[in-house]
Amino acid sequence: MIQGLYKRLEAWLERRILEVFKPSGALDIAFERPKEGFGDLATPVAFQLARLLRMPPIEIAERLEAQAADLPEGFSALRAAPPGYLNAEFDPEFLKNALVEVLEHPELFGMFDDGSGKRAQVEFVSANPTGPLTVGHGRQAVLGSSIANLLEALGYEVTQEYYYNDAGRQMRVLGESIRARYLEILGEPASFPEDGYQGDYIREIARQIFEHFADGLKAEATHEPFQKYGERVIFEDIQRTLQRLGIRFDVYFSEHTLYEDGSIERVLERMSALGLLYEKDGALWFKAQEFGQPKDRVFRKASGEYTYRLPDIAYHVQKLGRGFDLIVDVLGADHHLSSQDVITAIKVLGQDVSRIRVVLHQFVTLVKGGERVKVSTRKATYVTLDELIDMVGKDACRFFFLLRKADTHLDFDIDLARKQGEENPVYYVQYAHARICSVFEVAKNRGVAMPNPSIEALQTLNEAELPLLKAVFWLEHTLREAARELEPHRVVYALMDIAGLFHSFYSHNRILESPEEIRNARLLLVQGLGVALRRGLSLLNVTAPEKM
RNA sequence: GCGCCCAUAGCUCAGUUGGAUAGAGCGUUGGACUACGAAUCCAAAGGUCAGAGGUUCGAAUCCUCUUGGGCGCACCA
Repeated sequence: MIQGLYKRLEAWLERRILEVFKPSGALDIAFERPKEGFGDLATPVAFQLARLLRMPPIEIAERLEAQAADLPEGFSALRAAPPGYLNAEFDPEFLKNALVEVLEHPELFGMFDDGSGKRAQVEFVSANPTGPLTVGHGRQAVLGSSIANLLEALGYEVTQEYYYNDAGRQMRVLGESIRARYLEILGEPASFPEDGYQGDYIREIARQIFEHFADGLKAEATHEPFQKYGERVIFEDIQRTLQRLGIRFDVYFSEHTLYEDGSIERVLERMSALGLLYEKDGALWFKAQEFGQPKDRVFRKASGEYTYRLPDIAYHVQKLGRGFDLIVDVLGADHHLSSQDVITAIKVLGQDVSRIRVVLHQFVTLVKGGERVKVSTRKATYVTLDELIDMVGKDACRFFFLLRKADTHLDFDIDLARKQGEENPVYYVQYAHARICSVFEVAKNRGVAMPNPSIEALQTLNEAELPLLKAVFWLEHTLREAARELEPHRVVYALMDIAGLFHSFYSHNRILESPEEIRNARLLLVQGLGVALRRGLSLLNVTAPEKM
């Protein structure tokens, strides 16, 4: 709705600018949300023209303002402001009409058509089943699933996918670790692998195996049955944890299948045919340096095993082959370099890498009692994602992970997330929604009839309420921007903004205890806010409670 | 040593792709419930946007350097 408005003004400006100034060179008209008192929408286009035309920006802006007699529908004013802004105001009648549309079709709020008819794939988490998910995985899980939701809102048909390695060295180490613990239980001599997994969950799995099979696997010389058992148990645990965050994958893609269907061999052959590989020290290397990468990379070890990079490349080739218009890789910052290797390789293979977008996220630090909790590695000391959810709950967990843009380190304050109070931003937003529901509850109990949405019923909306109405459409605009930029944190900030506006309005204005006309208009407005809040929260997969 | 990410209020962070007087939340201080939910609201204080140069009408934003942090730089994933 509102983005239609933006486009309309953009087209109008472009036409006027061409008529009046006849500039040479492309126009790129940007819009921003101006400061208080400068209207609803601002464009700095006159600044850009100033360079081209060698005229003071304010003069350009004023000459465009002079054209404002026939503004497109939806706008009521266009003004030049020093040092050269053009500020536009929305036509209140138009906004009221837009609200009526939202109330008549709430299911269409925040739905766009940028991606309609297109297919997107979002790959995230992709943790190997060697242990419980960490809070780092949690950030990625929440980020990835929110991005998937946003892309769906853009109209894409989205596949959420989890890629896991069930073939490599790490899984072997897992099996060996479990086997060693199992033999320990039996009192047999066992050598625990040097780089084995030391968490208590390994002992727990060994104990389960002992309960099922007693000493039946004592003579088992290989790690394989232990690996299989462990993989299954750990994977179930991972899925259970993800489910607690409301995440369900459409596809779990096993690396193993890339070996089975020959994808890996094919990639190897093609790269070899293109002369991109060479042998050294018994290993097979990719000439990554020739393509701007810092180092050449081993694809096949001297042992004959492939390194993870080769299957990764095969996987991406496979994904591109599935015909997705957009492929999003959500990765931790530690995968940055290997991701670049993969992209480099598939580009060299002649694939269209413009369809791939990589979202890197920085790490998470847990903070408790004002102190940082170590989140590290294989030792038994870290806090698992499951334990974090135990402590703060699903909603706070998701909301806090989205509170920062992916690029910045995230300090997750456990104490703050647990607080059921004013300091906690999750409750701030949820409370706004619960309050709105509460108004309708009270209205119902008092026998106040809900008015039908109509432009007449909204006539009394004025300076007190119009900012709220604009915020509804600003949220919608933000949803689209967040989706296009793959930045869910923008939604969080827009939600906090709209919740703040509502709380302030609520404590300064009566809704039910107003004259009927004002009451009805406010009820409809607040209903619209409810639609907006629900939509925003649901895209983040955070619940919008009716009572708290 | 090299590459990537980052440095904004006491703390944690936004900042709409280079624009108006740099904004929130928390914390601090002081106010507001005889009310549709005080899990809220109102107000105040708080800044050399790490530092130094550069690019231009204009820089938190782009370029270079310096300082300080995170992550990488495996024949692990």
